[in-house]
Amino acid sequence: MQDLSGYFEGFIKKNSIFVNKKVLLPSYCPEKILHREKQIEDIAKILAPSLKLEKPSNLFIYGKTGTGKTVTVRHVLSNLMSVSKKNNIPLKLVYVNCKLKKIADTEYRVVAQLAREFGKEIPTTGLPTDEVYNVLFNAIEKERGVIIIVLDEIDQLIKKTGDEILYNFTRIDSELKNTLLSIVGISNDLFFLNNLDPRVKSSLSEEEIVFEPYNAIQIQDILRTRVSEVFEEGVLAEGVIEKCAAYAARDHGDARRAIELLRVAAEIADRTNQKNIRIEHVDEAEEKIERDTVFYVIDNQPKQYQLTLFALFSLNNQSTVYTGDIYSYYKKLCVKAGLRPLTQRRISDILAEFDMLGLITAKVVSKGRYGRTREINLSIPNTIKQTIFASLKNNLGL
DNA sequence: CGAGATTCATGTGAAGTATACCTTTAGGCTTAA
DNA sequence: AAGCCTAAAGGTATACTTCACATGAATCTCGTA
Repeated sequence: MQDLSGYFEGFIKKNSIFVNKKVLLPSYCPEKILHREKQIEDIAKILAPSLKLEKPSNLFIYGKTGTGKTVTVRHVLSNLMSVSKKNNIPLKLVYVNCKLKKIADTEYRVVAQLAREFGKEIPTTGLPTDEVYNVLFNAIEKERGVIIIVLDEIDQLIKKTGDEILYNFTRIDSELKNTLLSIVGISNDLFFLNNLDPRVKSSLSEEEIVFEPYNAIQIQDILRTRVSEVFEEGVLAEGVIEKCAAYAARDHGDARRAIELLRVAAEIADRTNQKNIRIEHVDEAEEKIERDTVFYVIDNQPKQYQLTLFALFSLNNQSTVYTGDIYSYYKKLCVKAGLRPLTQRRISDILAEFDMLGLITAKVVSKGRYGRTREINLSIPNTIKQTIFASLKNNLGL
């Protein structure tokens, strides 16, 4: 056993470049949200009636990732909440993220999760979905006040499981007697509402708010306000903020990404005992983030999914790959790994899921005489691919 | 030569199966009157 | 007789399989110019 006390002692003495790191964490909810004044005001106006015990309109919010949808909604809601508390208004807020695998990614699970938010115990399986709806309905009805339910990333859920849930919510909404229910849906997909049952559409999206992407200047603003709380003066080198903003604005003005970049860059600098953050650190952070997110996504997949992915990785050297190639290689791997192979039908679905997750780009093409298949390309940079490949290999014991 | 038929490899939908879990209910056992 | 526990019966969600049919352009076929 090595003696680590020296290291730990040093760790205490070492002054980190962070003054208050949590300001850069994704969970942080800033006091003031920049460049979203209009949206804040709109949402506030729409939800304000709840304070007078009038039913607020249902609301739909669109915007790409990192345009501040979630933060803004949270911000407005927490203000709303504190006012309602102060004035003793029976108001309850419920937030569910519909993207979380195994938690809220099917109709049953979302409804169950909501019921749990009301303190009900709902088993993971076994109950009829209708029954869970009843439990939820009764729980809501018993609240006697105003309830606002926020469904984040709802487009993912609908795409996967159909729009029955929304339909059922409108039904619940109209049958409630003692409680006023308002639903706030948050979607990344701007055209999401178009392929929805018109009845659901009209009743659920009484109001709509769009979040435009931030531009580079706005992202810089956002970063600057946070930076002043996180670092001492002079820790940031010239151009770091600009670089973070530029990276983030590159695809679609993703502020979350910009903040994360800055944080990770700072962590890298901090860990190597450097006194300031320079542009190289941002580059390094960019790569690390990419790697970590992909890692995270892959790590959370079931074994069969990982194996499929591994087969895909192995074959990817030959430009584009087709479903058949993957399946036959996958089967070989199953033998090697001692797993019972899934059917091609299932693998086809799994590949479609990877497409949804953004790990691959798959296009169904007809190759005439040579049949019809998915043309699959990995959408992961090569540098990262190597590391993940190795870890998958290790993970699967190959 | 070109229109229409054919073909291939797999997409895709529907229905069925296995598994894990839930509630209900009937029966059996215990207990107390 | 009432109360409590248990185990079987009957039901559900989910992940997966089976079956069957759909796709759609490259290729083939064959009548026609």
